[in-house]
Amino acid sequence: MKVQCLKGFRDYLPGEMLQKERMLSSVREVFEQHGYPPLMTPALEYAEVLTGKYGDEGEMLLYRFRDNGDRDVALRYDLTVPLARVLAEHGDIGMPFRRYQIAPVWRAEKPARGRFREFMQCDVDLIGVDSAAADAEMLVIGAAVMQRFGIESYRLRINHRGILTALCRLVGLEGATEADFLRILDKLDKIGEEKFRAEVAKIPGLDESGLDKVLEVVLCDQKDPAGVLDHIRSILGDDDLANEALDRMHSILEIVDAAGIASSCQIDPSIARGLSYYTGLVYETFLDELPQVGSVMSGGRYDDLVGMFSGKDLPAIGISLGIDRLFYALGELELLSGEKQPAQMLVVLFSDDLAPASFAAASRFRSAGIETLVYPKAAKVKKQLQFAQKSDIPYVAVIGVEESRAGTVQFRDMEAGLQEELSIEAVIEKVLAGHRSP
RNA sequence: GUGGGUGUAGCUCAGUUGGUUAGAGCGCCAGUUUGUGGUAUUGGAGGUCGAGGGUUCGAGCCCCUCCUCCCACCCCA
Repeated sequence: MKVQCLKGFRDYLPGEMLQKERMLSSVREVFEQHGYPPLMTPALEYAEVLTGKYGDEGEMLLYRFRDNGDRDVALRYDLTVPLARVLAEHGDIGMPFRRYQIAPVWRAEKPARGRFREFMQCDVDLIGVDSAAADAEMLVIGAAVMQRFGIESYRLRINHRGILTALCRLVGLEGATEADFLRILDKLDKIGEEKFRAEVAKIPGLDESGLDKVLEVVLCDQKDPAGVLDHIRSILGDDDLANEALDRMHSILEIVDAAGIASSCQIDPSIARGLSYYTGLVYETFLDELPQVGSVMSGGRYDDLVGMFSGKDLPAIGISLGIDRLFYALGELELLSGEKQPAQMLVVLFSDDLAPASFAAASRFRSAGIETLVYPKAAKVKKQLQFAQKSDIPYVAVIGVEESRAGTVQFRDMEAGLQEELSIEAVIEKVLAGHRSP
């Protein structure tokens, strides 16, 4: 037997997982602050629920098999299609519907750096409303997450599908080839103008005479968002779709400005997003200090997707956090807690006879809100202190024969190297006063 | 999916044109006379050298196949 984790899958060891869970708790808090409750759905869906939703390529990447009852099933590929299923299956769900979901999804892709076959997705969506307020709310939530993490310099780059479609019309493209053009456009700042022109020229039916105008829109170096909108309107003003998009973005800008996050937002007509199902606003988030990490938070409006099972018209907008990228970035920026383990206090187990005394003390520490570990067997005090030191446990309580008799503990502050004999109440008071506020 | 690399102890790596029982540092465990951590010191455990096959008197080293991980492209989260 080969003892090995499956290719493309991985274990998250406790040291890493503790910090990741801390991060996710912050995310959940922000979502709930904005009034979004969690949703949980099964890992497995009937295969027919998922097939045909992700294009030919997505089809190949589904983990699909027969279950023990010979049902044709598949592991979920994302969280959006299951959401659509939930909305269709539970007819009494009121609109607007909001939820967040943080859960693993599975794709049978070839693994690469930072890319696994099982990975976490973290989505917030607002269903049933098509308004500038709903659009802006997603940006507000995204900004709140960044703020909660302590990330100050980032760019929320926003665009609108209507502008992209208008750009495609400028070069005579419509329909299928639109996606090819936009994919190359999305890479513009990576590949440069020259390569962009070369790549784009390969698309059949491209009208190159419109390219200059496209680049004029996309390479706008205006800083002020309103200025960018005016600039775009001066070029695309004849296109109804573009005008509609510009009006919507104008309204959104007013709201994000009032919400105090306008300085992090930036209109960027080159943001295209990979997936084709977006119908309105789209956005991606980049960290100024770590541009190589790529987009850490992205999403957009997708009005035609969620209603597919119910046949109802269900406009939707969402934002998705790149949990793994964010986790990496927070590590690089030294914004993670850095804890190796959760205990604040180690109670030494002096001897088997004194185990009850140690457990009694530990219970009292825990009731007071101090995360407490009892050493699991009688061992030399030296060894137990070594353990505390290695594990980064800041406080140690020793209860020996004399302390047990007197109802006290030897309280040791590992970092300061100081020790004193105190009552349990006094220890609790000291620890609570001394360490991190929640 | 395509191309290129890689694989020796838990980790980072040595290992001489193929030649006896495969090494180091760090880490781990246990001591240094029994109620107190980081330093020091002594000792110890731990490797069918990624797996399988081949060449050879002899393979960690050469050849083949597979697997793993890494890098680029593709695609994306």
